[in-house]
Amino acid sequence: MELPRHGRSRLSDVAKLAGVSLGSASRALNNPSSVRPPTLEAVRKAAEQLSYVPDGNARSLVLRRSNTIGAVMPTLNNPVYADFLHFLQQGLSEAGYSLICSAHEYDQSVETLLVERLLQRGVDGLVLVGTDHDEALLSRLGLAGIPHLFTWSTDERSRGACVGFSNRRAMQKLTRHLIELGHREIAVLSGAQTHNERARARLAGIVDVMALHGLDLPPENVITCRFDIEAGRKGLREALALPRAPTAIMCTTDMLAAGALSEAIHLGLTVPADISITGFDDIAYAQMLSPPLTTIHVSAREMGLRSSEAIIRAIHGDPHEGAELGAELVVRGSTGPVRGKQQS
Amino acid sequence: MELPRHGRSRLSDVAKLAGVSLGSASRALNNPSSVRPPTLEAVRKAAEQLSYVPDGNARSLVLRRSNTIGAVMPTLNNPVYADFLHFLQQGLSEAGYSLICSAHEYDQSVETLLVERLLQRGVDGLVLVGTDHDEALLSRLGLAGIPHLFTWSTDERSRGACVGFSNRRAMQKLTRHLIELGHREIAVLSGAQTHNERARARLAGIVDVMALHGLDLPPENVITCRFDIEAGRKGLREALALPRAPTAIMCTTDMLAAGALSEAIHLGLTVPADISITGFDDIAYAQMLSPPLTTIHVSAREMGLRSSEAIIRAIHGDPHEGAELGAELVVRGSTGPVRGKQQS
DNA sequence: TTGTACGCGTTATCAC
DNA sequence: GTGATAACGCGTACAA
Repeated sequence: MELPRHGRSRLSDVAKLAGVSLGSASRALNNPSSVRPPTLEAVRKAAEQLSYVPDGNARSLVLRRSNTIGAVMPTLNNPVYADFLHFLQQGLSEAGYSLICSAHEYDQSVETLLVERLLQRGVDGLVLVGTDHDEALLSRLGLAGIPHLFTWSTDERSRGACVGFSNRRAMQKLTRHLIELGHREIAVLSGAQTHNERARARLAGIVDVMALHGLDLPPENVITCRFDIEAGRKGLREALALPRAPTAIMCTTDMLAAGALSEAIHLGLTVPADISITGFDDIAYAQMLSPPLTTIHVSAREMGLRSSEAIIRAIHGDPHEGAELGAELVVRGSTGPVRGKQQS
Repeated sequence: MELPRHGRSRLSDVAKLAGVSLGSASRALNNPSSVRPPTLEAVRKAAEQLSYVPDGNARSLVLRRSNTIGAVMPTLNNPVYADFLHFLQQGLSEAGYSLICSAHEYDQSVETLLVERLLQRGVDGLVLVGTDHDEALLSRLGLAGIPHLFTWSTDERSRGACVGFSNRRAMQKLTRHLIELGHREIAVLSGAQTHNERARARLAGIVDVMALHGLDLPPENVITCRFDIEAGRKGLREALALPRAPTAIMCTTDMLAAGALSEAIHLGLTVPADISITGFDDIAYAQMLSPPLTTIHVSAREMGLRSSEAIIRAIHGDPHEGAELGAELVVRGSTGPVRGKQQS
């Protein structure tokens, strides 16, 4: 009696112990109704006894399907992406899929490499953030016919299904709110625009509305920051040093806004009396800052769940054009009328 | 000339195009120095031309190694776990590993099921949170000889390597701080204790120090909450309704503390003059609340990176007993002396 | 150095 | 219903 060499027992061991053939054992486990009750019973008992666990790799090899989805995010620890990921995983897990996740930290060449790696692993589908990706990568995905989904954005969409929202229109709403409060001098703390259509779309939304009111946004008023709280602090100091002092600071992310807000307070300013500050995302902590942050609410939870459905349908060959989600203005305490001006 | 059926080209296609055998092609790609330069060149060109991507499943099958690590977290969106996950992924990715992550939402039976699924997938190693797990699961892991790592806690450790810290000692420090400020009536907002040795250890740390000062913690002063901000709000209201009004609220998590703090402010209390509030974790937003939160600082980043190293070493058969990390008291504005009492 | 042949663990296709 | 057997795509002894 030869023992299995790697501790793990194989289907053939189960079959042998149950006194049936390999084929019957396989069928008993995968399609119980296609086998006689006594056979089923014997196989189940043997499997239990050997604590048999099917080998997913072998199965994937022959089935051409791994029940695995890959996700490539900018980062995993930004609260909005963490939320998204959590619910994406929940949705996928319920459907029997596992999620392989990775982060490119806003480096497109890293993203391409990570996707490459996921393709090797044989993921059944791919979830990406944004619509701006390496061109070669996109055509590879198309050629290989591997189902994929773009999320967080419907801006600058060129092809493929998206589950996201219009960052541009969302930012327009927020800008309109500031304009109505009388703000004319606006500075923007933005993430880098390269390879990031969300950053571009958000900025474009601001420019749109300002232009509509005959205002322009001088280039020096757009301050490029890294995506963390500290960068927000630094950005605010830069904004205050601008030749024409801004009455409002628009941050393209709540994390940046959190940093900017705390730095403003730290410098002795009163928000919003001295200066208004806005965010984007409405992370859970936005409402707990003081003053609570005026921002754009995005439902990362819904996006995650919808994305899990969408990618699964795509895998099943179900044509699915994605979904356009909402992103609404949430007015809180960090914005107010310009000092000495009336609300228009 | 038969075309590959699934769009994807196989190694045999590469070999054919390069005019060499399967073996040579394989060697050229995996062990370039074991093949003559012209052969190498030909194979590389052919692979490039066919945009050949090795099939990870087939490779894993024969190599008995998937270059994949599984992680099962409580949730992916709690900021501390999100941070941990991010840096765990970074560390693993650098070493060529992919990370499959999932969340059990504090349900141990779900955790067991998720681990089961990961084992089927053939992960090379497993990263778990905490030391309290299903007994059957642990013995399975031991029997199967699959490398695994416990994180976030060295409390109640029974076996296996940990990368974590003593939740109990950390909470002792925090409690000592409150006692020194004169607090005697303390209420605790805690997560459920079942299947969670971190929650137990944190509570034990409080009880330890109180006992040392001849104080006891009545059962009704321990309020069990879910792990989210809203639960913190609700918990604070319960705490205020206690027969003996607490002068300090200790929350076992920053998220709970954030909720409790905001509710206290909302109810018109002044923190810390009317009541002191503490957290645990020191998430990025803890210092931005008002008042900023007194808490225990835990470096999720370091824990993530160290964990990636530890699990990889474990896979390589390198004996590695894990690491005990620090967790230090950070005193900020949310704690102060009891009204009318001197600091002892 | 190179080619051949076998094995990895599973599912699917056939005859029986 | 069941049992042999051929795939799935790759790595690697072994022989040449």
